[in-house]
Amino acid sequence: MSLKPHTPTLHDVAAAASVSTATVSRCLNFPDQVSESTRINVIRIINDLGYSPNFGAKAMAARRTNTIGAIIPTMENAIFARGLQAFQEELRLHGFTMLVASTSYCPNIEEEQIRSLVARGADALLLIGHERDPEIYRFLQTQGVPALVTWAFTPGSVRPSIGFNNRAAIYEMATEVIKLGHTKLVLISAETAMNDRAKARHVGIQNAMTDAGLKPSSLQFIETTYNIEDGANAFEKLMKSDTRPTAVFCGNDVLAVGALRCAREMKISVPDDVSIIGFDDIELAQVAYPALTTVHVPHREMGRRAAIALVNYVKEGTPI
Amino acid sequence: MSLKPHTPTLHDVAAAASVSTATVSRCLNFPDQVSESTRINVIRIINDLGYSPNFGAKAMAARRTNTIGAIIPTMENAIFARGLQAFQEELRLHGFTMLVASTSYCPNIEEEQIRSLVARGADALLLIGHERDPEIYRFLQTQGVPALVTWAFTPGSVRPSIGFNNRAAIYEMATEVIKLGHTKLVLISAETAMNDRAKARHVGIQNAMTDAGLKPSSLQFIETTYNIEDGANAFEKLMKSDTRPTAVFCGNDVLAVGALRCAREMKISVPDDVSIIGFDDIELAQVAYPALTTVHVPHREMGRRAAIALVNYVKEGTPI
DNA sequence: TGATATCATGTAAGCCGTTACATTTGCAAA
DNA sequence: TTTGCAAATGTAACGGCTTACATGATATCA
Repeated sequence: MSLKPHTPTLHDVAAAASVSTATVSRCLNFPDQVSESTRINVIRIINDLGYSPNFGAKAMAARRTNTIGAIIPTMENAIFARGLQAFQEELRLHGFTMLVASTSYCPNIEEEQIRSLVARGADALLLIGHERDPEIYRFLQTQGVPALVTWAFTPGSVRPSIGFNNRAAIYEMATEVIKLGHTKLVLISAETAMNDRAKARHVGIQNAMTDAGLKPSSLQFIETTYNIEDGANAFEKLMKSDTRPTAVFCGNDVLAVGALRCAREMKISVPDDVSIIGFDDIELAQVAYPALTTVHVPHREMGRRAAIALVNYVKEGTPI
Repeated sequence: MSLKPHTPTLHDVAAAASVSTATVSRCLNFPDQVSESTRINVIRIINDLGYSPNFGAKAMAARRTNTIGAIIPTMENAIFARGLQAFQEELRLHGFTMLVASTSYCPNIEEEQIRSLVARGADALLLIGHERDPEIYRFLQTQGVPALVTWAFTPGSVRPSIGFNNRAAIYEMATEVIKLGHTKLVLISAETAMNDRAKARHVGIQNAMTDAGLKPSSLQFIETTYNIEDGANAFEKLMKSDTRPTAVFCGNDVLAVGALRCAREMKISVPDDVSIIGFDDIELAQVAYPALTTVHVPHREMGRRAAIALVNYVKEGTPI
């Protein structure tokens, strides 16, 4: 119930400038269809009055909002914050604005957020990962809202996606690690239930093991949530068990840094006693001590590319 | 130019349910004003048709968007990401959505973003820090868009703000440090030109020095941008000079971690040879080695509180 | 039973831009 | 001068929803 002072409308501007609303609208949207003198006059009045077009009316009349929604698990993980930052910067360059919602990794909240952003008129959506109820894709289809899947790239997927082959990246890393002679491997992972990226990383390591002649079933696997503490706890338990691994893969750098800290506390030498491998290459990894081995993921680039693809699609209909 | 399939409107629902559009609207917005039987029937049809209200129309008719804008320097700094995450979660609880824009610490971009979010119908705005062109506050006033200043709290300021007394916090820390016998102090800071938080921290240290009988002018002061590398570079230069300080305050943890890393590389012992003090208490600080002394800032709490204040204001007109 | 209050629903006037189409103006060519 | 065309401007319909107000239906009470 905010008592807004009367905000000037197109009408007010038109009246003050003694022209029609159409002319004012054209000054704003197609300046070269208007004679210079009127344009200058109208612009002056717009500034004097402090006019700013009404979003709702504009959205309704133009049937576009120039708004793109992004739905991510959480901004508190640097991988998303970083990608989103790049995404937003690129959108801005094209006159678009970003709506953000986060899900805390919960599929139900994600569904709610998708509906909410669509209802709010998002012209398109950025989503993380492929895996979600098919019903949702059908809903987006019905609503005519294009969605781009990012962070994950599964060759052969039907849906447009801009991402990163999690499986291949970790496969390579795991192959290296195995070459160094490690055989007792562990993966401390995020929950894989609705997380195709986490799943892909799991599979990637198993593939590397198979190809190197190790039994993939010998890969110890721990699922946990995504905090530093979780990484530390999981690591501690592993190191206290009697089947100490020699190489600990972590689903992301946050977990890895936790493991690293725990190793330091337990006076376990890294990498002499055990190797710890992260994933993402976020800032944390750069300042960790001892230095953390990690798999680099081009998050900024993904964000930027996703923005470009979506903008082109919304503006020109260019297929993603 | 997306070819949207025809999306059902309120009208379609009303027709299918053989009621008026008003009734359908009421089912959605004031369910208890409608008899149970009609409500159930209408809801069923809404689901069948996959109806979702048109945002523009709704915004225009209701003169509200239930959208709140947040304009921050960058999402890549955990202090903002963390606060925003909490902000957004709280907004969601109240049925609001967050629009985000970032400025890369540039006042011009900030102004542009403020205008953009206002034009997009943000019901209210979250801003970081007090300091900006008065013209902007006037613009917001004209547009009737309330703005809440956060991250900074200057006692006695006229503007509504939810924040944190940067000066007082660092004053306390500096006093402790001086008590330990340090006299050669340095501050590696962000640029203070348009950043009242950074300024407040500078002043806070100077105050502590004065009160402890040190000459505040003896505080060495370095301004830089906000990256790990910048912290490392500044620190290196300091340590190579012939007036080595014994205590290095850093404007935030990112700079501090950079300094810490540089110290490790230069084999300078922390805290034996030099003390390094951060600010913010972000994750980086927790995993740094050696452990980083830092000033805790309750970013999540600020985000949450800001959300509550803005929602109350927009909904009820409760002054912030 | 009639008067009155209460609840459910309908009617229709906005909200404020955009844009197709109509009209006017200015100017060059005939 | 007249004609014709392009450029500049105006007119008004339209988009989908909310909500004040009007109406109709039911229940309540004397």
